[in-house]
Amino acid sequence: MPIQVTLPNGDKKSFDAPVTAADVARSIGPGLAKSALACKIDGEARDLSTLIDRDCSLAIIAAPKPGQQASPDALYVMRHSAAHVMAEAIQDVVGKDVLLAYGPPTETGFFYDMFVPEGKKISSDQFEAINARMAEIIGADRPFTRYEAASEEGLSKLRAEGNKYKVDNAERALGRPPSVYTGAKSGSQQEAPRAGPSSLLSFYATGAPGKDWEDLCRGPHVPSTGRIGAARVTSLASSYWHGDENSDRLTRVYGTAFPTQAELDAYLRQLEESRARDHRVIGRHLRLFHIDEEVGQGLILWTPNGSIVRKELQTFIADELRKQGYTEVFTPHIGRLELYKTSGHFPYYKDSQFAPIVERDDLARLAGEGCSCAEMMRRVEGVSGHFRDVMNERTRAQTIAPERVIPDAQLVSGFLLKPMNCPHHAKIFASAPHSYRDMPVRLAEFGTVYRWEQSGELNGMTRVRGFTQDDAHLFCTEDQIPAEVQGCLSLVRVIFNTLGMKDYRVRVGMRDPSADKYTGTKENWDKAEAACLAAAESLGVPFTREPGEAAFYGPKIDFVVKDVIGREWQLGTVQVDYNMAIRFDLSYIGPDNRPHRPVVIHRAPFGSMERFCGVLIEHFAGAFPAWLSPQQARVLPISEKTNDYAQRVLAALHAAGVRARVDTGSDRIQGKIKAAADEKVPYLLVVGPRDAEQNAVSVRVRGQEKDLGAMPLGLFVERLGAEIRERRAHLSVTP
RNA sequence: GCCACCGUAGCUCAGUGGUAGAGCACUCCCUUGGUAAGGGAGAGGUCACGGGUUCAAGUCCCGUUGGUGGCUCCA
Repeated sequence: MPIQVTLPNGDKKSFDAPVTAADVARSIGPGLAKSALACKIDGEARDLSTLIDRDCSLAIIAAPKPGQQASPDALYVMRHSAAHVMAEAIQDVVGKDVLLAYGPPTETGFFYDMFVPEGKKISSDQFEAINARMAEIIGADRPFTRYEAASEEGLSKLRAEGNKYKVDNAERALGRPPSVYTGAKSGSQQEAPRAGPSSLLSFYATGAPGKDWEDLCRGPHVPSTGRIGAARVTSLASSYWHGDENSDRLTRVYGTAFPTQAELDAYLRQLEESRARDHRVIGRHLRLFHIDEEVGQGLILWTPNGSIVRKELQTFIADELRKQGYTEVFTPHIGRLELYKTSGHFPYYKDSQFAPIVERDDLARLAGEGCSCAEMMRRVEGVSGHFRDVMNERTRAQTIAPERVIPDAQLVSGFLLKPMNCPHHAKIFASAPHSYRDMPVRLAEFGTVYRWEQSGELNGMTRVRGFTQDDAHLFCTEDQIPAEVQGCLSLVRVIFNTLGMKDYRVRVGMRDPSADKYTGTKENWDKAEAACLAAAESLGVPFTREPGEAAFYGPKIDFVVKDVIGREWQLGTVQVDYNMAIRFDLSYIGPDNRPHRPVVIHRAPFGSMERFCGVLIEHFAGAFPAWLSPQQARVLPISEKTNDYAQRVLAALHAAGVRARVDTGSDRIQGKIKAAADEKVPYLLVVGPRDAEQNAVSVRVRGQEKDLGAMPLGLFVERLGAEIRERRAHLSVTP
């Protein structure tokens, strides 16, 4: 009976007898046979040597042609194989008693978790030896040989090797309850095996089974080690068995692999480049911001230079907002706890907020009553029966769980550092009556919010505990949603274009059709999602639909920007919210003279000033366009003889509003140029007797390694002024 | 939060139990110069903080604090 194999292009091939995937590849063409690494049978990744004995669809996973990028599947298989090679190399270099646990490919490479016996250690000093050994194994071009063992046979083999991690992996693969893994936090949290149980265990030898190095592994792998291309161990970290902190601590060794040495080198160069651009390093060097342990973790002190960058960005946005009919508001950093109970932020986000602030008198009274800490929290977090009735009535649902209600006499009030700006803005909206003629109401604020990030999550300016959102809330009628979402997106486009971030994409978070956790009616959701999709489409940039990624109160649009070295950053969002107006009982008077619910759009194109500035620092590597530069020009007198003229040049720059300084130090001109270049000053104006005589400046532009010649001072000031006013992304003033 | 590593001058870092160092930056002096570091001198430290071991601690041990990396993507 013939076997029919369907190829990705729809072609069908028939075979009279079972064939391997490699055979099929050979029948398609010798080139494909040669470049084949693995295959997908009915969508499942398998070895090339897999025997095909039934009808199926087959895709060959091939190495990239020279000059082409490898497919994700090809990289995945190659890196999985490289993980084996690295593990073998480590066992050779460090010792055979290093126990292997878990070694999957990742997005940028692979890792292998291993247990290192007492007294031994894997250190970065050994990387060179490990890399050399890996190169040897790859050079030897040994075949990856799969063999299978019946469950008992395989398990006893693993037990004999004394590797409990592999025994555990095997038991999971077989769908059995684990016998050796005892670290789980609780029995009920035990993960079920993700694949259906199988009755066989598979092993891969790098060479001949029983003779060469081997590992329990589900595969697939490339045909032989020589097909890996270039691989390298990159870093060390620690991890837990199954990511469970109560379980054994393992050493995680990271590595990466690419089809060619050139691609590996390019990747390593990019890592190098990323390190050089690190906003924490550049931020210190250029004195843009400071984090002080005495002030607190994750709290940014904006130093004068960084404050200029931030202030320029804020002015830029504020200018655009004015054009779009926004009005600016200011609100405090703190609000009553009840406010956030109404908005639902508390206790929903309780764990990521700073603890409530309870007044001293209340604390004293509770302490006097002998209140325990837990009891105090219960009273702070509880709500009154009246509150429950009002909220449940407004939302027409059991929004407030009965167990949250406590007797009024026990309620303890307090304040919360604000985790979001929307409740304050909702209250501003509610503070005056609104006619449909006034809608939409657009309230904007650079609002500072505070969130409790775990200490391990903090990172420079990009993950912080206090940050300022370029926030706004648009209170609009339902009909206005499409136009308002459009307006938000065009604002984002102006911002990205001005900053030269041309490469960005959009994710539209939609509701998961099968889930029922969302508020609002189906009709409203359909309209809002359609508006978001239409708006995303109109941007003319790539966008994806992300079902299940919507907020519970409405769909959202996220922006992902690619910086100059190709890294992606998730920045601002636009979110449509049906929920907030209900919870705060907001309304406007419609043409029918009756109250109607507004819809709220939350939007923050930068996300937060802290994070955005951090990203910008890395994007520009500290070399900001002139309009953002803390210092836009520096005057460099050739010698003290021209100090007076230099001061006149400086005065002219200051008079035109240019941020400039003069370097009257005792260095020679070479030294002054070097110093200014280190500080990434956009324009250097060298002035000597020749220039003074002609009322000119000799211009040197950042990034260009030569003197561009002299130009009249007045002309320079005029052109630089225009460049700054127009917020040009590139330095454009030349003689 | 948990684990590993780390914390020495403003910055980058050396210093394996015996008198705290270098380069850059800073101040002063010499040099008065034409496009990516001229020369010299000086100042600058409770070696993160607290405890311990030792005749002796930046160095070894314990604790605290802060930073960095990491905390599964079916073996």
